[in-house]
Amino acid sequence: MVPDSPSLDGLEAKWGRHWETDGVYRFDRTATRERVFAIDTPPPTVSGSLHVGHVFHYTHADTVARYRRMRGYAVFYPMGWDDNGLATERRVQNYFGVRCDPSLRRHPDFTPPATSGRDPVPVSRPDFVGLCQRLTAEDEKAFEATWRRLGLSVDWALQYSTISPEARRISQRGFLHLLAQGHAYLAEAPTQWDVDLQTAVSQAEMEDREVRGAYHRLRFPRMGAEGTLEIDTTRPELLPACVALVAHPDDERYKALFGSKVHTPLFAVPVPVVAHHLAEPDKGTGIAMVCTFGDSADVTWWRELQLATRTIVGRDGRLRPAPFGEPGWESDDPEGARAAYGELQGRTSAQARRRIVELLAESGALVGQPRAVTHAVKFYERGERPLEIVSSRQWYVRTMPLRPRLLERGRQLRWHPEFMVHRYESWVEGLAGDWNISRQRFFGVPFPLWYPVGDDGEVDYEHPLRPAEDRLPVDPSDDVPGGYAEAQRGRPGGFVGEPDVMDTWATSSLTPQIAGRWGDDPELFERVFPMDLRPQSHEIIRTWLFSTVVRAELEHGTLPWNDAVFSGWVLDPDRKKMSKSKGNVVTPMALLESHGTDAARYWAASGRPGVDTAFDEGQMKVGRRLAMKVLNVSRFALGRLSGAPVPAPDAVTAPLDLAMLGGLTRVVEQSTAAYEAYDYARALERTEAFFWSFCDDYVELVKARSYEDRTLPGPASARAALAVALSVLLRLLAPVLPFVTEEVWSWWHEGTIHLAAWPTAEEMPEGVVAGQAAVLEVATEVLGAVRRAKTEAKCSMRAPVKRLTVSDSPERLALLASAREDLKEAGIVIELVTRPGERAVEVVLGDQADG
RNA sequence: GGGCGCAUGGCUCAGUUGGUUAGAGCGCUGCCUUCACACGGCAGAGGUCACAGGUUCGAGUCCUGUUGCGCCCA
Repeated sequence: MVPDSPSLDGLEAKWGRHWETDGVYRFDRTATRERVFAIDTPPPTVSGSLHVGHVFHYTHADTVARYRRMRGYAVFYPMGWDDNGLATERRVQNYFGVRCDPSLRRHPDFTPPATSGRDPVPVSRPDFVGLCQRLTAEDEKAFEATWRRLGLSVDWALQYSTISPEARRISQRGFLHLLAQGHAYLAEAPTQWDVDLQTAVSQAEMEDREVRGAYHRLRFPRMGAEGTLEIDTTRPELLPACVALVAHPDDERYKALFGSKVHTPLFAVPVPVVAHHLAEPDKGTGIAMVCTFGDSADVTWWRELQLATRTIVGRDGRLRPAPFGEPGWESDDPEGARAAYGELQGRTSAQARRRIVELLAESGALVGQPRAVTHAVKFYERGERPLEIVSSRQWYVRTMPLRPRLLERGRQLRWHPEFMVHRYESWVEGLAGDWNISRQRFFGVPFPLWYPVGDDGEVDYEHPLRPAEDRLPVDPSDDVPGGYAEAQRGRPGGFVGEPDVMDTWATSSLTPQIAGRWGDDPELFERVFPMDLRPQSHEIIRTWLFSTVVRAELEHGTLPWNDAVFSGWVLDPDRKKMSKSKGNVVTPMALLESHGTDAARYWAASGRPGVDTAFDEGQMKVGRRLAMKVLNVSRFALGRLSGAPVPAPDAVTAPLDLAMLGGLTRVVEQSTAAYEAYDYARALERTEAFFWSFCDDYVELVKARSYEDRTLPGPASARAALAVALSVLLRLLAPVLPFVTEEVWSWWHEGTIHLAAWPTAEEMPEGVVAGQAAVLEVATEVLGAVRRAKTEAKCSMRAPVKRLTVSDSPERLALLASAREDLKEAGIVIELVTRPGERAVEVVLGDQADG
């Protein structure tokens, strides 16, 4: 049973196969809700690259899953793939040489272009989505292979992908419910827009970037009065879109001017001077130009002060035609305005800025020279040019009125570590508007809607046509609303399909519902929802965690889970977040192969929840050493147990053995408490510390006795204690080191360790008291002194000790007396003398013959 | 600007109700081939716990402030 030279090599493949064949991690869907532990696994973006951070994060959740399973829970541990979104679109475009054109119809027998030529081939959305699915299926295989190698104890029968028909159906069902209950609405409104990717972007997807710009001071002539007003702007090209000047209501410099009008330079458009508390008196000249739209402050002013709308930036980021002199574009010099605008129209924002600065300088409206500044500008997190604000028709989810409720839910959720709740709260409190869930993209879940087209050809957006729920999922660019025929698409009296897809978070926010097959499998869903645990990394609190809480609240009126545990980042040795662009990424598979999975998991599991951790191959070497030690000490202990029946636990009677188990019992208690608090790292640390001392001290102390005549009580006690300790230690280590513990378990047990019961104090032999380990501690101290003496004398540890003299308190000497023979054997001590007194150990080396 | 976190030997980190002499691993140095383990074992050196105050019989731990680093939000 016990191999002669145990090895870690090949354990991953061997046990991975066994676990799959035996269905060790299969979810028991007959379990009642109290017995279920459900995990809302993060679905990785399959088009992104696998990196070391994945190993780190997913190991954390897996240790918790394994602990819960050993506690007797039916663990619902699914794996999902997030394949929606831009990353996939880009890969598909490049890989197949295509681009999506939603106006095209599905090709009856579509095949992708044989070669990816220079000019992308336009394809319909259904065909494009087909290609996305084909490519992501490949990506999913790579992820699954890595996860299996990592030993994740997921139930692979519970796989889902966010673009699968099932996920699309649930996502669309969720949207139809939002619509029916009034939580979703359609609005034409200023929208953050990426001009390159041609899509709207939500607040959660935006980030600030510091960019170089310049303040330009512009002079506005007053109307009906002498003098000018001067404003500073970083975006002079928006001057044609200026609709007002705004200053703080208490600003003495401008108080008298509120209600008056000025002319915009170059365009001579009359605009009012208005007051608003968001104007910052100490910024620039204290008075600002309001344009439609330069930034989110402009949107606020425009909305709250009910200003005019003069939009000049098109969706392509270029200045579009502006009919100065016509209604809405009144000018007191229409010809001059048109001439000036003619210089700008068709240019990008950056080009137009350069040109208008020249025009302003020539006209004398530019005061002084532009002053360089560095300022924060909003970008789409995946984008390359600053976001523009354009007016467009988008679907929104009403989150603003929900904020107090969301804050309350945040307080109900248990956060690990607790301080992560602040990220959530500052996000909810800082929400600037409702959640825009429309994306003008192609690969995603389509809105399940069509709109009627009137006999006059006008689309009626007020009365969307919805499919019956049993038709879901639908693609409105391919499917036809009830009561209509395909021939009526786009015709007067017919219909049009909603062309947009949903934000990826609109689907990812439903991972508990998708994994639990909400609406499709009620018996399953009621067993797993609300779930127990959401493991994730902290940078997506504002997106994934937030949106999941929103959806669970709106659909079910509950939190989606009870606990959320956060992983930190993996930092490179320079304390920077590891990233592909920095070229410091190690691929997970290479890592797992070079160090072994258990070793890599050991490193991951020593990273505490929420704490960033340095990528440290040294720690993996330590993990490998630990795994080797597990093999070897098990080989020793099981060697002592072979050849005769293993004594029952109650054979443990020797004080030293009871003390060792007393220390172990404390470790069991601490480790259990740590796992209950999702602190896998603390559990590991406690277990590991005990394990090394068990190997180095206890095993050395009982080694000789364990060899003696098995019929005597002393040797039987040692062997029984070794059996109990090994069994408990293996089970304590199993969540972190699933492969080596399973290998050793198989040497002497039927069945898998991963379904064995988690160790408890109750299973300890009679006479064991948690934490009562003084006998072992005293014996270990004296043994240490003996070893020190031998090391200082540069002797082998096998060198005999002629006489060992121990002075100590009577109490400690009494403890030592009960381990006297073990100590003499372990230290090769010929004569052991004890006497009361100050604590001291004297070691005289040399055998009797020398003396 | 608001908030959160971190600061302990060369490195990575423990230190959970304040309590003997601040721990571990890596690295470094030395010793030992020992019959579970050289993919090893044993031992040693190395820290005024970022700084300044305060509370206390007692502070790495609690409070206030300062500095530095990181992150979140605006």
